[in-house]
Amino acid sequence: MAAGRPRIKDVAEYAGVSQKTVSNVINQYEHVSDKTRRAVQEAIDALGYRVNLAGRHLRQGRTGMIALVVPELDVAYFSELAAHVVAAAEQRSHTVLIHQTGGRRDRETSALHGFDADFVDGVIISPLALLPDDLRAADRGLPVVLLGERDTTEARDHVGIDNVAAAREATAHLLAGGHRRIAVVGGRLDPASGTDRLRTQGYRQALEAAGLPFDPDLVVPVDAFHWLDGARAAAALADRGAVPDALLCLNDHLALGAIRALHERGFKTPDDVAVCGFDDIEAGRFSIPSLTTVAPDKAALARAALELLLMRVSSGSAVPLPPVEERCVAHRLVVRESTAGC
Amino acid sequence: MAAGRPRIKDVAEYAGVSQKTVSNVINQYEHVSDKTRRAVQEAIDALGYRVNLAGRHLRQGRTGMIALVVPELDVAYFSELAAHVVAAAEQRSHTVLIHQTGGRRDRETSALHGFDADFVDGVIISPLALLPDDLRAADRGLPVVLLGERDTTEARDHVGIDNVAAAREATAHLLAGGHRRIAVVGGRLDPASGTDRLRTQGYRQALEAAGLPFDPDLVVPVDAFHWLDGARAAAALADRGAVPDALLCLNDHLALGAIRALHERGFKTPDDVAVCGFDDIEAGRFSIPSLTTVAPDKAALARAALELLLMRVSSGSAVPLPPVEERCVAHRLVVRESTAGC
DNA sequence: CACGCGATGTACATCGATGTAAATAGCCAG
DNA sequence: CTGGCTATTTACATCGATGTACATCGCGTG
Repeated sequence: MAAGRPRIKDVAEYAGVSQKTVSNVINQYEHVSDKTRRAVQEAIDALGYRVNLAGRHLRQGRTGMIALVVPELDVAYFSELAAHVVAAAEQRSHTVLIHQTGGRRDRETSALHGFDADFVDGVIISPLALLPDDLRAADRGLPVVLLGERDTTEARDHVGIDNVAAAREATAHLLAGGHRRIAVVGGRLDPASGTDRLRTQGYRQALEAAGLPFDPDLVVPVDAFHWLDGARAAAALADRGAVPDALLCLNDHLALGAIRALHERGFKTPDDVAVCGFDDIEAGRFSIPSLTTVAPDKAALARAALELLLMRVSSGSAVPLPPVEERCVAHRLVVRESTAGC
Repeated sequence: MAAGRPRIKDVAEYAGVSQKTVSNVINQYEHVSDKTRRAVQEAIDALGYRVNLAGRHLRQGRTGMIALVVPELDVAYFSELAAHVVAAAEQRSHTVLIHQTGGRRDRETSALHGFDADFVDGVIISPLALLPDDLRAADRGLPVVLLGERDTTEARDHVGIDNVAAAREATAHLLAGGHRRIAVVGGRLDPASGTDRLRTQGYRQALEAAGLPFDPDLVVPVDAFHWLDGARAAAALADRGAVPDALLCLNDHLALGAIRALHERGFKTPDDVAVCGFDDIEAGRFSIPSLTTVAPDKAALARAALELLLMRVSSGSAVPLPPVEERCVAHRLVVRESTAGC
């Protein structure tokens, strides 16, 4: 009795009412007399009672927690995004469980089906390796919202930017600067769906619109989207001979790594090679040279994803289920030194 | 029956044993005959049973989750550290709840007492604003390990590097390069305990050892440890007139921001001003110039913190409690271009 | 052959909060 | 003063897993 946290039963005894009445007060049930409500509230304060989440969770099946599943937190774009999601969730009194998968498919699926799936009411995921089937299998009820990447084959709630348009604009900007041989670092030609492919498409569209030929040799794939990969890609291009006069890097890490590698080889940015990135991470605002980049509205992405998810969570297994939604948030091209004066 | 997830009861019926026996199999209780074990296992597989964590949590009071409380995920040091903690926790089959506090005291205390405290078995926290009393109040049983900052007035499990020595070495390196007027960006003279103060101490010790005077004007406080703050501090120094010939910045963001601001004012790093940072974030390896910095062994920090925490979690409220531990992990000075050729 | 002991297995209560159904109180019309 | 409402409150079952206490089984021993 003296030991341990007070339970609802203790509060009920202290206030001289039933457990259910205490529960009603806690849950803002409306038909409770003012007198009772006050008495219960006093008991709660006196005993320092707080609800036990395990009990509530067991009873109602909801936890008030959502999972955010991203490839890597050391990728600034994701940690910045995570910060926004956490902030948005807090406003709606939800707690965020952050997961990193390293882009590995098994980790991504296990976030949807595995251990943690039991603990959360829903999942916001930025999949890298997930296959359409993995999502379908997760259909057993866990609400899922895709953030960034979109699985083209199946209808799913999805939030992202218009990647094709964004890449087109960025490429157009480089073209407007007089650049003609523009490489796409991180680009992909193969038919897998994904951000990288959409951006590569936008790049091609821009070339086409300018009446320029598309050279597959200028599409440089990377293993991952880190500084090192950008540095390697740029090094490979430089060592290959004919260095492009501009790089469209599919994220800022690649761009900054590339600039560094070019610098080491004596190529100046933007004089010799202009460079444009994606994501607008903070590092690019202070790098030398500062980085031109496509800035997605990260706060809006986070808000939209959370809104969609909570909508689905609260609609439970209602019939009919709310229709699948596709939200496209704004982006803008931020021009800085790395493409300046072209 | 057909609907919903199978419960332990369903498995028991399917296998023709009692619920407890199923529970025993799940929990690897040793005195279960092979035959029974097999039968139960088959039932589990057949029904696709998975334990319900809410039930288990309610019954045993443990969740298998720990909280990692950091000021900001957009600070690369913390997101890199978080990545390590998550990885280490996964190995020990624990899940990490990441919290950012923005360095606000109310958020930090609420991580220790608030809503989430109910959900986790323990907390690893990098406090910025927490007061000794806040920790004492948290003594109601939630295991807490301090990471980085140390509350000097109270004994607590703590993991960190030797900040004084690290700053001393970094300063000595700058002195060895011939620099004499070295500013400390992010330094503090006031008596608050904390990493910044310890590092300022190390800086003074190095000056003293070199027989140089200490000039309080060279200690430049900052509001936060972001790029922008570093840029502002450097700008202030530059505009003030007598620019120092070296900066010891107390983290890499400050350092990179400072380099940028100096660059904008025409000062070259390292030729005009050498710059050294702390943390060894990835951005500093690829910046131009690349950044000399003090590299803490982040993986070791994460492992040690987790180990201490889980030790305390599993010892529960055993008497006697395990003694408070202080773990100091290795760091090393990584010399790069920003202090090169001095 | 009864006894005792360890190995197995079972029934039931329990963790804490809340949904359900039903009891009670309060109030008005007739 | 009673039937008929509604507003309030209550007792009890329930969510799913596991600890407790006890029953049973098998087998070696005296």
